[in-house]
Amino acid sequence: MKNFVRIPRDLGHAIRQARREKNLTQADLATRSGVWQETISKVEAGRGGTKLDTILALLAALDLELLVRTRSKGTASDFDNIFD
Amino acid sequence: MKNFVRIPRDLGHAIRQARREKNLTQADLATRSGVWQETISKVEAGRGGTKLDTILALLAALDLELLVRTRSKGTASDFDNIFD
DNA sequence: TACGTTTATGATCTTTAGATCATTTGGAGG
DNA sequence: CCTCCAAATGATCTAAAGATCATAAACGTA
Repeated sequence: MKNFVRIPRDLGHAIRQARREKNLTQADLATRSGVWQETISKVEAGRGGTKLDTILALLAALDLELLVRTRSKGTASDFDNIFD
Repeated sequence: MKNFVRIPRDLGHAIRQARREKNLTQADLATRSGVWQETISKVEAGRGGTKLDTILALLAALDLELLVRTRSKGTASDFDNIFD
């Protein structure tokens, strides 16, 4: 069962998906994470750059975490389209 | 075989480790990634915030990638101390 | 369609990361 | 100790992110 997303391809997508699954509005997530609704809108839309701190705050509030691993391990298809 | 690190705990550490394993100086990594040596120094030391773009550039140059996944899957011990 | 809620945009201001250069500290060998 | 290279610090400047407020566009639903 796939439970990963590649960054940055689907970062905004993953965040939006996770937020919706928890029935949170951007405003809700904003209060929980300390990140502003307007910023969340941008992040979810993949518009503009973002600070690591910001995405970490969002992911934490959504009970998601970030991992690094070596690119060579595993094939692309192992992790693709998780949050289609 | 463990091949993950948790972010942000070991991000700088992971980058430094990966860089050293490839026998690259910070200056080398700088040219390859387009990120300045001074910035790399900060990132590796975990000093100050960083833009996502910057860490992605570094990770790409080191053949590392970033993944998101739900925090609940798997136990901490599965991924701890990979880049001790 | 009209209302209420959610999301997107737009403007301004503040803060901070990153570029850039110069300097310094720290190690490893000679 | 003295070089040489690598890494860290420090100052200044520019660009970009995020805070903040206000408003507009979208979307669902009664």
